[in-house]
Amino acid sequence: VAGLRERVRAELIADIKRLACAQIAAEGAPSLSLRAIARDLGMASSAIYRYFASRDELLTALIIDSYEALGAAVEDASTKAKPDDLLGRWIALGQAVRRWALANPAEYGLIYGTPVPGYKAPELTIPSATRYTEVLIALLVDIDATRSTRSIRALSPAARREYKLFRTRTGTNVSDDVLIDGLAAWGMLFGTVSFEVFGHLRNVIDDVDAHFVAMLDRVGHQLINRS
Amino acid sequence: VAGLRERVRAELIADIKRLACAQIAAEGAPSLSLRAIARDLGMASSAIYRYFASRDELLTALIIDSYEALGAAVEDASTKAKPDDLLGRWIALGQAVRRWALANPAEYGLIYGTPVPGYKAPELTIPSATRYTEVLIALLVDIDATRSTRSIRALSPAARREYKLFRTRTGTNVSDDVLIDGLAAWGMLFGTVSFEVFGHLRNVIDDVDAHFVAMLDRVGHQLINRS
DNA sequence: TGTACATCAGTGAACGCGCGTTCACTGATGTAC
DNA sequence: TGTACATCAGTGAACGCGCGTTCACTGATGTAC
Repeated sequence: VAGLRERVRAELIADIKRLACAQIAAEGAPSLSLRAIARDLGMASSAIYRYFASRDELLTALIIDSYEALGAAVEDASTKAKPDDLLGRWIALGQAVRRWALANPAEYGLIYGTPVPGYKAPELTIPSATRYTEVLIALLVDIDATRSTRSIRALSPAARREYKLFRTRTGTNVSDDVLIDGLAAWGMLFGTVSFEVFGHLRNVIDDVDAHFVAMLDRVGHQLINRS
Repeated sequence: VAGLRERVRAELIADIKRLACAQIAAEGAPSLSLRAIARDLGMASSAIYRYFASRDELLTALIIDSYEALGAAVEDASTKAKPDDLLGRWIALGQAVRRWALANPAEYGLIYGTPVPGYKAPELTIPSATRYTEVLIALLVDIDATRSTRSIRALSPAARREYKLFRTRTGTNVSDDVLIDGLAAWGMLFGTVSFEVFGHLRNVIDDVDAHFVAMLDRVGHQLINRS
């Protein structure tokens, strides 16, 4: 059968990644060890180098996979909501981020926790990293189109310049008002998820499910019907 | 002079902590090495054990110091604002957190980044960890007292139960409305600061100063004048 | 004030361990004629 | 279809390194009489 060797190879790469993730979950990314993976696989430590040229290359692959998985989860949730149900889209996005993070805490920590020291993410991780943000930006564009009222409060010239730069960078035309609320909502979302994943809600909130959805609902209303 | 030995000892402890922080900033908390600290101090690696019984004990000391320093910075900023200027107090709190984090990224990562693997924070870190939260809670209490209108949106029974539990835990009487907005603002604050410290605002926001204060202002108004 | 003793800081060697990476190699699997 | 050769997966030994922690020790600093 043609490609048999390649299929076996792809499977072993997947095995290595899976074991690496398990190790990161148990011991943390910085102590990820190629030798330990080889040991788990029952092969010589040098054999890993047939699949990844170095430890950093494995880390990069894991980071890209994590961004892609989060992106896919968010896209998936977003397409399931009705396009004109803006609140529903926002809540779906938030829930997708949280669910993915809780299901994959090691991967979440890898991309949103303390950067792995001595490791510099290469440029090629950027497209994967921005994948889920496109869903958020698309939502902000639609929100912007339906918002009737505008904020009275004046922004500083520096802030206005910044949001203008953001528009040119993303090629969108979202108003300052929606942008600032959207960025705040973005921070709220990942801040709360990080709190939960990293254990800062212990002894603060027990039933995070209920609190999280209540907060998403509240912030979502502010985001959509801002006066 | 009585206590000379003790003063020298205290200074060396401070030196060890300072070098440890520098090392964490450079290489990350997980690769904090007692031997490297001893090397920097020009002493035998075993000498460190006169001051800290183990690596974990040093980490615990650093974590407590970090929480205390953040707490002190927040308290300091908060007392400088006029007590009845609620928005000013909120902005001062947010700015204090961000400034401290940017000035001490290693310490910030130590307490709000990925938990150090294999390290379990002992109970005695809790009082220090909650120090800055008391400032936030005091602010929420004062905001609650001045808010006239209440939200129309109904909360789920589970969420209401959760906020009730929070009130008994903290011994305060903040309404569900203010609590939910306050927790959202809390997440927004640390989410945004983490984004900045961990490098996720690169190529997104250039002038974070301007954006951050604009966002604090916006969220502060929502927090205080919620209709 | 001077001596005897206890306390403490710091030394250096050693323990057992794990790590990333390289290299020459052995066989098995595929490919070209 | 069968043979010759190239490709590839995996081995095992070795390199040089750093780590946390223990232990018996040497001197210097303080304390008690």
